[in-house]
Amino acid sequence: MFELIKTQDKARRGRFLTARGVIETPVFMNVGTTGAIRGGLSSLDLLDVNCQVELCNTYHLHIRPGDDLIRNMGGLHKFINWKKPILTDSGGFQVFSLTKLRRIKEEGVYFNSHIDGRKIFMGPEESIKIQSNLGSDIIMAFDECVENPATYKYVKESHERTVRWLKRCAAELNRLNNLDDTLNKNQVLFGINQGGIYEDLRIENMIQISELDLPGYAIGGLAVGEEIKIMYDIIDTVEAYMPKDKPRYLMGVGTPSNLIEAVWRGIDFFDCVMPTRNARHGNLFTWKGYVNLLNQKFKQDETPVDTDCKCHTCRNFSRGYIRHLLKVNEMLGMRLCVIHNLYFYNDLMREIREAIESDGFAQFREKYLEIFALRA
RNA sequence: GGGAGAGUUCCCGAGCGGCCAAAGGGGGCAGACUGUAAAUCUGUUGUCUUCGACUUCGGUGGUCCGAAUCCACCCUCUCCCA
Repeated sequence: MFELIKTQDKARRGRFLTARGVIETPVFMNVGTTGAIRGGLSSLDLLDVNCQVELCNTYHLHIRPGDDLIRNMGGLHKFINWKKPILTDSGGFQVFSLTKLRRIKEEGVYFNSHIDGRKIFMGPEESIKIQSNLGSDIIMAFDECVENPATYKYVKESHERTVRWLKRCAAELNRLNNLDDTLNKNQVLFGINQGGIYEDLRIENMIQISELDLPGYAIGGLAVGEEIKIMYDIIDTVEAYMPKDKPRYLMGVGTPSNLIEAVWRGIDFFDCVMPTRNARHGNLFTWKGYVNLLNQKFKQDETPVDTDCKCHTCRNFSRGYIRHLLKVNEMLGMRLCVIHNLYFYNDLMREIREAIESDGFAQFREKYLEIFALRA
């Protein structure tokens, strides 16, 4: 299922095999929460930006259009016309972000839909059932992504509950995969490590969930407001207890620098809204640093966003033109920016993979941590 | 020609004697954004030697301790009647 091709210190170059093809790791999964990349990209555009895996969200698709509908229409891959792997997030992040709209109980979480306020219950079984209906390739455990700061007592109770939920998730997936009419019997479940910023809880949790011998493990609940150094320390701590022969997924992270640092610490999978959201806001990542295209200084700039980039946007359009599109609120502006940022992120991961393969990742890390701190 | 109304800071638009450099939008400028309640949010936006001073509310001249606010005339615009 997962094979390590090459390592350099803790950094790993691997391959994750799915029924829909191989995922070359380290990988950045492109976030398409509701079945599309915000900013007007389709699955065809995702091919152009070299996306390997698309991430979609259980909670959002359950509310609209409904997982039953998607199942009736042949599953999520067919629905969005994406033949490569899909990872679905469980709704655990919404437990974190919809603070005023949810109540957490042992059986699960009661939400009020952020669309129409209607009451929704989602527990481990519901989340897995929805993800089964969607037919994604990798499914995530239903967890509580604890906010920061949170007390030790709260985080301890929460992570213990999340472990119990994980066992229920695994049991439910097992049950569904043994039913005749299950859409995709090749679905694999990733467990999620929690424990806030408390290292002993993180370790305790990791030990407990690794006993379930799942096909992959994620670290959740990071990059939620804590200092970046704390995030790196927690990755270091948890990584030591993660199975070596399973992929490791750092959920919701991060900046280009975060990706490099996390790969350096042994992480294989990532996802983040940053490249898409920032792109919509005119903030682009380049091989020379960060650019805010809305800045006045780009008004008459005839150069591409990044002269070293081969993306559709950089091959065809100037900074000045894209800035104009953003200023007049043309959808095309956002679209071109999102295309660039996703291409850049996927390209960054490709470079990281190549660097590890050639034992050059240490130098790569040193060089680009410095560059990515700059404004181009 | 007669009658009615209006002119406010880059734009729209509130204000109708002191608490007004003037609400609120828009636009401009800058910042934030990390498993997407985010095409969103925050700050800033007259000048200067910036805990203070100066200039500004169509123009000019008045009234008043004090005027964007009241009065007179003028200019411009809109609407109605000829």
